[in-house]
Amino acid sequence: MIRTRFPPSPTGYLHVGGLRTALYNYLFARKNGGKFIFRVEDTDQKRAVAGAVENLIETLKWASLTYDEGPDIGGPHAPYVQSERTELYQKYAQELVKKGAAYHCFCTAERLYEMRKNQEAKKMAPKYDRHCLRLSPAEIQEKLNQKISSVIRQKIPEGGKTGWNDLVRGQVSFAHETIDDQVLIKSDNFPTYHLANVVDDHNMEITHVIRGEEWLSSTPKHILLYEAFGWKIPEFAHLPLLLNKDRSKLSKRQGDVAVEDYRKKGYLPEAMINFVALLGWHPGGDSTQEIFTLEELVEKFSIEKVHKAGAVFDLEKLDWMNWQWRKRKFDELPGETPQKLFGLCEAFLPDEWKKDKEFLQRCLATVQEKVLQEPQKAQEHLGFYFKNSVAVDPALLANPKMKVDLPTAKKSLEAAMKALESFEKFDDQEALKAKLMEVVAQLGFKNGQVLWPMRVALTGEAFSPGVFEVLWALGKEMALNRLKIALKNL
RNA sequence: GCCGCGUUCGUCUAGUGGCCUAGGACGCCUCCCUCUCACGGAGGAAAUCAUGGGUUCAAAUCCCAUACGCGGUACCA
Repeated sequence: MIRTRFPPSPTGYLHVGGLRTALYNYLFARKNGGKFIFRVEDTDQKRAVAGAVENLIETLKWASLTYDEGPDIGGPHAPYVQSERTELYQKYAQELVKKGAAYHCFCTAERLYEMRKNQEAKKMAPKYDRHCLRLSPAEIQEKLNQKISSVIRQKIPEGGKTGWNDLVRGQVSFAHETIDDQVLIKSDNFPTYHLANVVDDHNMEITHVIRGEEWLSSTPKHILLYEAFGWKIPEFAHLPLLLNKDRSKLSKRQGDVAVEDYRKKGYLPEAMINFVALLGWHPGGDSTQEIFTLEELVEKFSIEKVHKAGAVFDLEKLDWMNWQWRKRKFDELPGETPQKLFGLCEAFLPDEWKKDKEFLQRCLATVQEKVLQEPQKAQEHLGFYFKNSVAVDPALLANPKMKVDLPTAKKSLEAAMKALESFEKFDDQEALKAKLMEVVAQLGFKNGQVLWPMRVALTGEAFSPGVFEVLWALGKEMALNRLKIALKNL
């Protein structure tokens, strides 16, 4: 039975890189009929943030990355929060000390600082000098009895090397002399990541450790720990990093990194998942498919197809993908288009606009594409419909590109008004269009010479829906009123 | 510094020795649609496959060096 896990530390929000790591673990487990476990690694009390666990759970839920075991739903290996498992780590650390695979260290922060400074000065790799390894059992006991602050360090074997066959990188190995004697238990008695992670992965029967590349160089430490305990070593897969535009590790300084940020900006979970899935993975072959549902990803995912090189997080492609998903989800939504549009934008519109729902829905229909792209900006796109009076800027009305000057505008508006007055209601866009085209022909103008002034008079803006649509949405009374006001001010 | 990992259009990528005069997507540009913007449609520019050596009849694909980039180098994860 394949078992994967996603173990973030609750130091804030879910990072987009974390989302991808979680996704790949999820996909790998689902694809192979295994289990996906969510665990909280809160062994660094200094960095713990209140509410972060809840936020992580909420975000995972939003993304539809459901897990089989976790802190909120329990499971056979509960608890799934490391701060509630501290006795376990103590027990295993003692076992390592007994086996000679770890040792007590009483060095002060000052001494370690001095030591590193010297090593750096000599251009050596900073590494613990094993000062405390020379202590006799009696000396150690003596210091322990005196309650001198201490830690437990992993004892890396003297010679040789440790390697493994990484599922994405192939054969990787590190010489033991380059590996530091890692602290396993801190002086506050909490374990470090290295110990807690290995202990939990073993106890939770994790078979595949799929994590970011930043863990590559600590992997030999972990393997050495598994070996010291005599435990089965899981498979490892180290994912390429997500990068900023300048190709450094994706960071907050250069844009949003929290999934939460994207969610707030209106990105759909399907788009985020789809986008992040393709950053470092591709189904391969001659497939040119770009849009994938979670189910399709599960079906197509394979760890061998994960890339080795980092990928730049490109917002422009995300935007495109979000647009694709918006259209798709909108089409799949049941119901009539006007109702659907209303549902999509409801939350972003002021209540007073909703009083005349029929009018609102007409207006929405004229800005469908824009509002579909950015529902959060619906108010902005509809603004001109809800103004009591439209201010017509002469500078806007006169448009050399459209071959419109003020006299032309005046002539056009007058003729258009007259023609439109013959309608009882503005309920037929085609009829409106036919009539106005007649006006264009009579005046001997270009379409734009009539329609541009009308746009400006009706909306007060340079960019708007088509004139016939606006006439239809506003209705006869309001539309003619706006034209009248514009004419009066000419 | 040391250790490790990586390197195909600006970006995400296809590619596992001949099908590659290197394919797709995003973005960009042009045109079409058109009363504006957007949507939509059609084209286009864009990679001497990091560089230099090999191996081979044949290399983006295999090997070696170099360069560059990134990660790690904590009582953080």
